[in-house]
Amino acid sequence: MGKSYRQFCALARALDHLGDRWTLLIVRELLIGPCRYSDLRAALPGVATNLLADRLRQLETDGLVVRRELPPPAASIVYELTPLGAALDEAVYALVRWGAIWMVAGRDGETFEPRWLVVALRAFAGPVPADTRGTVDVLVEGVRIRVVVGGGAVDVALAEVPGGADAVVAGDAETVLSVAAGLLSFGGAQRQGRLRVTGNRGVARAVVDIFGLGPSPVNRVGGPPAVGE
Amino acid sequence: MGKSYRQFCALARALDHLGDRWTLLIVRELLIGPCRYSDLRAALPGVATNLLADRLRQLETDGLVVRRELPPPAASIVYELTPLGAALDEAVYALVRWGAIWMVAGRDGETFEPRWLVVALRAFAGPVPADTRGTVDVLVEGVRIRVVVGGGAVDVALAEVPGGADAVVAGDAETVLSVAAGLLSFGGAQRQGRLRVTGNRGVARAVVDIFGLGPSPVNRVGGPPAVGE
DNA sequence: CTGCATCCGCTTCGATACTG
DNA sequence: CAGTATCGAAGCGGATGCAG
Repeated sequence: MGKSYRQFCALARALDHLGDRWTLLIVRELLIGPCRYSDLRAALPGVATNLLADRLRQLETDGLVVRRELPPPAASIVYELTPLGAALDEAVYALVRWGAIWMVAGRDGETFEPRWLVVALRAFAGPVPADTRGTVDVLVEGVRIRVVVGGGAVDVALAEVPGGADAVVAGDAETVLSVAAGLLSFGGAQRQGRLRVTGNRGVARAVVDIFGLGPSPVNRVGGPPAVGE
Repeated sequence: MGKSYRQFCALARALDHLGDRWTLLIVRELLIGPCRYSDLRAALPGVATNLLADRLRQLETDGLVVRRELPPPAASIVYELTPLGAALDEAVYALVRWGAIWMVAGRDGETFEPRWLVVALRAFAGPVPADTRGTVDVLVEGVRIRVVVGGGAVDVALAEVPGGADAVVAGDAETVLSVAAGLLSFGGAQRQGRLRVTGNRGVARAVVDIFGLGPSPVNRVGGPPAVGE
């Protein structure tokens, strides 16, 4: 695998475990939820299968990931994060907030999985007022992401089944991302017809207001340099 | 350079710019302060000089770094971060907090630069009480790091000249790191003779208390997996 | 079908040497 | 001081094979 930087530095040590190609993207997938080998292959187009196997082995010996065999009827293997691996959440979210600067370029020819918005929404969630409560489903390309707010915390995850949400917000990925990052207002997105809201609009507004608040790099720095600059 | 992941995902986009070997370590050096080419080579043992040149070129065209020629007497070139590059601070600090878990292993055969503690101290700085004020110099292996606290903010930087600090804390890198990360108490470190404090001890205590507070991964998860586990 | 291992052409990395 | 040039070794991406 990748060579160690051999530096007594926490950043270098972190990169000794995460710096290899594909590793952090595997962690991203597992932050969304446990995955089978083939789930990972599908979500990571372009990864060589031996490389994926290598990375998973490395992550396992490093203690970031565990292999778990599902009970008999399924008879499959899932990979999931250990507490050590899950502790990467804040680092991933910080990278997502910075990387969002580069999302203005559009997605010509790139692959996209709506599930990735789970990570993006978590990344842009700000402090939660103690009295805000509610469940909002975000619907993008048929994938349902459930945002549950309550007790001063927010939980974002894939929703297995519809129903039970106070409101549903539907739109395309760019719009959802822009609103989450605070680059586009919730009201403005609705007025432009880019978001459709059904159910309890008060709850929807309150939950959406949790996002796009903090001084994330997207708001501080603006866009990437123009071409030719 | 590294191939793009071709994913419409902020993490993948970030890694498209930062994922190449050495890139984030170059950013780390520049977060400490502007560097000349030879400074970078010295701080990054093992980097091939053509690779360093490649990375700097890439960082420049990506808008994270600018080349600046120093005025005549010096007649040299320094690299420094643009606002876009400097916006990586939070991502780097988050990675440092996670990577600190792996710092228990000791530094056998690894290189170490005391200046790196500038980044570590920033990474572990917690919220600053509005009424805390003071300047503390941290002395490690002859390198002086100045921690200035006031107005609810903390600034950590290399100190060019001695003097002007309310207190001076001297010790080795492991001890300073442990105290900053909240794994070792300030008082305990002094009692064990691992830290020596001179000057105003009240200010020293107040400033040190800013560190090691937040629920960083080191405190939540503990150490890395034992060997053979 | 899932979960890998093997082989191969190509790119990238690391080390050294050399130049304005 | 600030890079460029070169070359062997390692890593990557893609295709294929194969056992459970």
